Amino acid sequence: MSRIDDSLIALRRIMRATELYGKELAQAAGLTAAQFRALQIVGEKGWETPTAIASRMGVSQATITTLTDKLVKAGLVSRERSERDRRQTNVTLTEAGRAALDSAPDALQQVYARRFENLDDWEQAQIIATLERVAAMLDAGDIDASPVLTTGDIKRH
Amino acid sequence: MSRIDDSLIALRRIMRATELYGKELAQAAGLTAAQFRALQIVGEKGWETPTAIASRMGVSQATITTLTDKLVKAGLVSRERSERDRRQTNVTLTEAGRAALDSAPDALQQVYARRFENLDDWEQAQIIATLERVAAMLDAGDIDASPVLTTGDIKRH
DNA sequence: CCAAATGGTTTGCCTATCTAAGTAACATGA
DNA sequence: TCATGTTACTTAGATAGGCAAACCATTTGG
Repeated sequence: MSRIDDSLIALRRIMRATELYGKELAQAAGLTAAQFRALQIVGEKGWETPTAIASRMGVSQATITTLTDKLVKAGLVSRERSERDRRQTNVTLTEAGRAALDSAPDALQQVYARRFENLDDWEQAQIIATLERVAAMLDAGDIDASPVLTTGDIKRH
Repeated sequence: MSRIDDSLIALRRIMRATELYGKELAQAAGLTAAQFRALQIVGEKGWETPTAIASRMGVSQATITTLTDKLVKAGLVSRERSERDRRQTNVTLTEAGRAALDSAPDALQQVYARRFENLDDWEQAQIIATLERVAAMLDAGDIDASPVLTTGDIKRH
């Protein structure tokens, strides 16, 4: 077994872990991973346009339309016509949406965060450097990634 | 921005890169990521039971049934009744399936492999150690991960 | 003022996935 | 040996995510 294999296995484990977390989240929160991701993006500023969400998530506008439909039906966001440019729609976080974001379970990330915080300073730095290096090797440099693990936001205590 | 954020961003970039790769693959190879993953599992031994595939992929049997339907229709695998235990079905790789596996594009992994191989020995070891450590921190220890990045197999030259 | 360009939604269609309910074959204990 | 239970899979019926193409509405640049 080559070292490349070893590294790919580790990568695959990392992805499986977040995949499984996504499923858990969907069950626990009543929101699917994709819905939650969109909700989070909206939550950053409190509102966002469909185009921007689509671009952030790397999917088409049409997909965001249906996704937004679900979130609207769930009462987590609302659609509002932009004043400036009336072609634009602002997907706006509601009170319930904010509450959902705040209360969403994020067990996996908490576990990770807890463990990460227990590391020595230099270890943290080294892990970050390595992860960034791997990301670069995967040629993922051109991507706008927010500090989000698949779907869950970071909780600070 | 905390260090945890930094590490999560890097992780997210890694996952985005493989996600996008999966989409590319689907287009280029005419196979979806899930189909390709199943095909690869079958390809390891040349055949596999639906239950085993389901377990490896972490999905239900029913999902494998429909997935296998697609692969059968595409002529990449065939279903064969087991002699030993006639409840069992062996999903068997066809010639065309083997060819599809061999010729599947895996640009991303090639890029990664090439870059990885150019690293010094100690750097490779260090990256593997770090990735494994992160995987462990994500509590992904119990997972059967093959040396596969989402869907693509490693090509050796 | 009108022809693009832009921003979204609608329509129609895939794929992936699940649960629940079947069917067929094996296994076992009286 | 046969009724009962278990195992392996498939079928049926949902839901979700996703896309492309057609379609509106609005803005913008001549």
